[in-house]
Amino acid sequence: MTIDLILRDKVLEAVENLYQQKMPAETVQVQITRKEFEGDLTVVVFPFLRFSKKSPEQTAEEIGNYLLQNVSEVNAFNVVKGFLNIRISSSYWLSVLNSAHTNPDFGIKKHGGNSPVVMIEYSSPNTNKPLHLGHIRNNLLGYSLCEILKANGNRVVKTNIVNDRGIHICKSMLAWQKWGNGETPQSSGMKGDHLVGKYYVLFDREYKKEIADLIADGMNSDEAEQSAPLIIEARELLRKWENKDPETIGLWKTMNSWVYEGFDVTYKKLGVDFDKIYYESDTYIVGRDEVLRGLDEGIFYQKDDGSVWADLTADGLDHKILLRSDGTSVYMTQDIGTAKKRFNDYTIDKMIYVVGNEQNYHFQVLSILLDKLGFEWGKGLHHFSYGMVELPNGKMKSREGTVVDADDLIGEMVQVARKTSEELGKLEGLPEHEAEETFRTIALGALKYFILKVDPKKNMLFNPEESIDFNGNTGPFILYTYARICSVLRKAAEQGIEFQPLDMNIETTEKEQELIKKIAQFEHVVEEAGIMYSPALIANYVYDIVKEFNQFYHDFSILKEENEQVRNLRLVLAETIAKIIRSGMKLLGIGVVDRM
RNA sequence: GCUCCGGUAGCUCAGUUGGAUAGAGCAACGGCCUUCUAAGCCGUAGGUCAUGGGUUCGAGCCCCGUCCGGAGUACCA
Repeated sequence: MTIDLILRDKVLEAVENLYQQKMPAETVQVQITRKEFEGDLTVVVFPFLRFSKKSPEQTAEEIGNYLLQNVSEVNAFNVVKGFLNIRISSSYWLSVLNSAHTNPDFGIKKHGGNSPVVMIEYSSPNTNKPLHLGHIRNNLLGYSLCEILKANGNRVVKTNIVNDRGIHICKSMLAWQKWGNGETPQSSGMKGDHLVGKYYVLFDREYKKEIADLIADGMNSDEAEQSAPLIIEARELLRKWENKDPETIGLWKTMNSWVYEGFDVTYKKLGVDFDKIYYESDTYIVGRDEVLRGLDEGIFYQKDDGSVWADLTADGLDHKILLRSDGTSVYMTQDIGTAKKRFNDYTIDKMIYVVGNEQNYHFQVLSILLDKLGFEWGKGLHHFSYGMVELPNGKMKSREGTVVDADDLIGEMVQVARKTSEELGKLEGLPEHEAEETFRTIALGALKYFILKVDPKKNMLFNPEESIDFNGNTGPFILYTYARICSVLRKAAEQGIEFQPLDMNIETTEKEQELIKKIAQFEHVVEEAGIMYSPALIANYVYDIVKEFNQFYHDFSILKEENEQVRNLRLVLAETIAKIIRSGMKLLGIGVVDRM
């Protein structure tokens, strides 16, 4: 039991004994004392006044005395207005440090055979274009969320649903047929997903020209969009696909395989992976059958034109289409099918969808529809909704080419990492492939931290003009601190300094206790991140503790400390911080380097 | 129109279930490399927490109104 919980219980006990009143446990707030006040932990006594019927100062004084007498870890206390500041014995802090240092899995809960199974869907790309910065945010959040949930004792199934069918892919296919001259990734030297994306953009450009021509001939814009020859041809191609026309299916498979090869490269660079991949071309039929069953059972209704709808007005929403009048599936149909397949394939306790907040409404509807169809897990699904990445001039649009390409961005980051490192000249003498690996880790660390430190639910801005920073509150700063700790530990080993068991009676300075208090928070932060679904919590915590350590590192020498016990304490501190950085970064999907 | 989300320093972002004098980084300015890695450290400056009310011992956080920005509201995905 940690000290804040002990204090909470003892405060409850104190109020009971002193004022003969029982308070609910949540009335007690134990928080870390602000730096400018004397003490380690603070109890806010305002909420107790209605029980004590005394002034804040007097109440705090009485409870403080009770704690001093009844809790061995409490050394002293002082009262400022309604705040009871408590000084905890330094031997308690040392014991915290000691257990953090000796426990190899500090802060990480192990999962076992009966741990809950959480399935997390993330990434979910379309196969008509390469990944961009928006997808990067999705992938990084999804991957990190998996790591965080694992660290909280869950079994995690990482899944991906590939949107491999639909009009969008037909657009790329059509453009390639018309203007591709048989171009392939091999013949062009282009990465497969980029090649297919090129034709998607080309389609859009030609399509827009046709629309403009039609409008010039006097057609209104809606009509022009519907009747441009290219879109009619694309629809025809989709019909051919649905009818399993061999040539169309063949081209579809070929172009998709190019895209998958491309995605694999990008996923690998990002360091994300999946346990199970679903394809909409497999699941949309399952969904259609479910919708038809719902129609049979009177859950949905059919219009005269044959389209199938759900009436959600009773749930405060509107009517939602589930099957088009020609019987083909829409997005929602596919998601119903995918969900059903997943719950058939796995025993799932919780399903999480990592999807942008533009689809909040979609998931609200999906949840209700699954529930109506009789799936008990429908209501419990969780939409991990994250904000968009915006550019200075607004949203990214693939069709118009105003995107920050994932591969380009990663490449640029590696360039900057290499250039910076070479200027500083710190990796001289390291074999080239090892240096390259280090540059890559630093670059990805910068990118990942940049994305993950932001509250997931908020929109964030990326300015391509100013490349992602490597100084300050950044991934490289954290990695740099880690590398320096590693360096100290290496030198300690070279000098034959060995770790000894912590002397529990040693005096600790304020600064050392500050660090230990922060170390003690790690478990709590991991737990909180799991509850709030927030990698940002981890990121900001790690930054905070690293900054604190850096100041410490600057003010106190470790290896040159003469007193052996003190030196040992500081080495233990350094090693424990290194462990937290390693664990924290792992939860964010960021690798560490031992020199940079 | 309706629904949902956001607005904190010049810029990008933190800010624990409401707690003490709202914090970082970047950019600016001034210091610190003969000392465990200067991708670092210290200092200066920078705020009407969009805005007006309300709730209470206490509001950046909760409630209502207003303004600004974004998203959704498709037989697109």
